[in-house]
Amino acid sequence: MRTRSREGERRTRGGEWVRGTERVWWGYAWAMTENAVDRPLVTRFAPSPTGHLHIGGARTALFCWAFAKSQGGRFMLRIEDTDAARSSDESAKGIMEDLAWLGIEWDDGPKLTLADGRVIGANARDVGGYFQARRKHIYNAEIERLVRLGRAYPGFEKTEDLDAKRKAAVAAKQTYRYERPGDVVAGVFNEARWARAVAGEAHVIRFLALSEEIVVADQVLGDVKIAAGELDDFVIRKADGFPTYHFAVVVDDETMGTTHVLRAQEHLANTPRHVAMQKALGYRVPVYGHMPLIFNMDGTKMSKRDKAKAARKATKDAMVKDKTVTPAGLAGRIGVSEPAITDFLAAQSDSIEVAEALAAHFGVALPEVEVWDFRRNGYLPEAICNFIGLLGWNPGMKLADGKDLEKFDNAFIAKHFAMERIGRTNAKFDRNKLLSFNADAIGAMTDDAFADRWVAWMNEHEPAAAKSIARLDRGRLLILAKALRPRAKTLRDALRPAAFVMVGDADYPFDPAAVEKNLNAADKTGAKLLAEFKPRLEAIGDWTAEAIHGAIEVFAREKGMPNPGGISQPLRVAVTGTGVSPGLGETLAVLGKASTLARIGRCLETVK
RNA sequence: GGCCCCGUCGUCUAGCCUGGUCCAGGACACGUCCCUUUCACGGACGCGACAUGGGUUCGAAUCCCAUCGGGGUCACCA
Repeated sequence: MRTRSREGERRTRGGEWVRGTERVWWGYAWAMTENAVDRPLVTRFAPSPTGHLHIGGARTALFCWAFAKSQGGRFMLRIEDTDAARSSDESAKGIMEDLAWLGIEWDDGPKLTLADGRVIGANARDVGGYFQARRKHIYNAEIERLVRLGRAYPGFEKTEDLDAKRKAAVAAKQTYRYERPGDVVAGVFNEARWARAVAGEAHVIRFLALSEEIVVADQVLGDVKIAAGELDDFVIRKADGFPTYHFAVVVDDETMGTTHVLRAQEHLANTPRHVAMQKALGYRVPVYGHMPLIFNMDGTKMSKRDKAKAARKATKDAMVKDKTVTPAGLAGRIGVSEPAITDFLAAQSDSIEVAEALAAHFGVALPEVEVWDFRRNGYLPEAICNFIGLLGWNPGMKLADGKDLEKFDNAFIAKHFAMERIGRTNAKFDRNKLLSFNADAIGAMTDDAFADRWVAWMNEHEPAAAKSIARLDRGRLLILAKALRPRAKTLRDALRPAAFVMVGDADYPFDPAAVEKNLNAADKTGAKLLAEFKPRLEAIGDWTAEAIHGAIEVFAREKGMPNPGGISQPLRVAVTGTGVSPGLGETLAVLGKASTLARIGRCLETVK
């Protein structure tokens, strides 16, 4: 990462700095910084409620939150629901819940009541609402002011006409720019157009962009200059009466007191528009910082469509491997109509429902792209925050042994976050590393904590498993937790190695291969040893993992085995049905003496 | 294509501003070995990068320029 000099500091001190041999006047940028610091620091995260919280959005929120906290400022959540067709209240609520789950709590924003009754946003400032759709009157007042200032005007062109012009320009390899009507003059209130608009004629409102150079003093990238004439007259109020994103953002940031805007680089190109409007409206310009983007490992954007792609690939692979697999056959089995599957496979639809049904059927995991996906799949919020906290930011600190400090919690980020240390290069989302962080977080827990969180997770996402685990008393649950913890990278991972406790003593199947190898091979050596060992288990009075383990070792030594595998593998197959399970001491201890003996008995009967 | 941003191991990155301590450090992944009753965990070691070309300098990953490469954005979506 290339570290910037402390531009802000230099500017506030001298108003100029020396770059190479060139002296640059920073009067304008200096004023921006001044504006930002003479009022309470406020950052904001402003998602549009059109789905779940994207993992990239989570990082933006985390950084905005951390920056505010590091500076003793306030973190605000604003819901940008000006797209009436795509926005929903459920989505807004889901996003808030995801943020809360991650531990990113807003000082200002809508109220959210948590399960324990605590309310996030209880002390929010009164700024006239945090949902943009309910702030229409505020935007309209500012629109009219801008129109009367001669810095905005109604446009009456038809969308189709403009689209045609745009297409023609693209076809001719020319840059399309909206052409300002001849009767519109900068700085002059166009009464005729306004009258038509007020009279009810269909129209949009366009911002009247001056031909001037715009400088965005970006705290991450340095200053970004856009030459005069690059901005055209863009739409600030749609025909449906709602402001566009650009206008709403600018008005809200001013009226809500936003001092620092930290957002992803995809917004960089928008910023000159925002700055131009802020100047026209006489607003204070917030400090900007644009963060690098996050991509998949293959360089594509992380999006919901990744799930559809994965499910599509799994299905097509299956169809190639097995010609009897067809959409029609699938339809009956997965509860999705045949046309829906056909459309999905032809990439005519990216339906999440179809993708999930197919993935479940073929037993493939869909890539997580939203916070909810990670949550459902057993990732821990602290691991996620730690991991995304390292995507484009780094504390730049060393541990005592000289290694980089990269394991930290939100409190650490909130204390040490600094814009100067935000990187400029795009990052790829390495799921392996996230998984490793998650495994480490699980490894760092106590067995008690793991047991509680695992059970809580099952209650929420795997109720059937939760029900069968609930049969264990606390003591056995803790033994299980101890056995599971080192082999689970996620909470969901712990399900498989715990399968042996979730079935009844007479209900689990025996894996034929494992039975053959460990019990039947060499004239049933394994089965005979097992039968011989059974009384040793019966004789154990204090049924603990240690006592069981000891009995196995003693028996193996007596039999002159090179290692205990000769008896432990037959035993393992007997009580779990497979050759794979957690340590045998724990496995048997969790089952209990009665179950263990019953299972061995059933096994011996089965292989006889 | 126009405009804008970026370029250190496969990946996340430290180092860059303030040139020498860097034949570039850490983590994940990968490989080998050790531990081991299975699966895991753990331990040791290893593999592996300054995009390229010029320039400045006694000295460049660090400063300058060019080239090449990657990305973003060009909506009545946000």
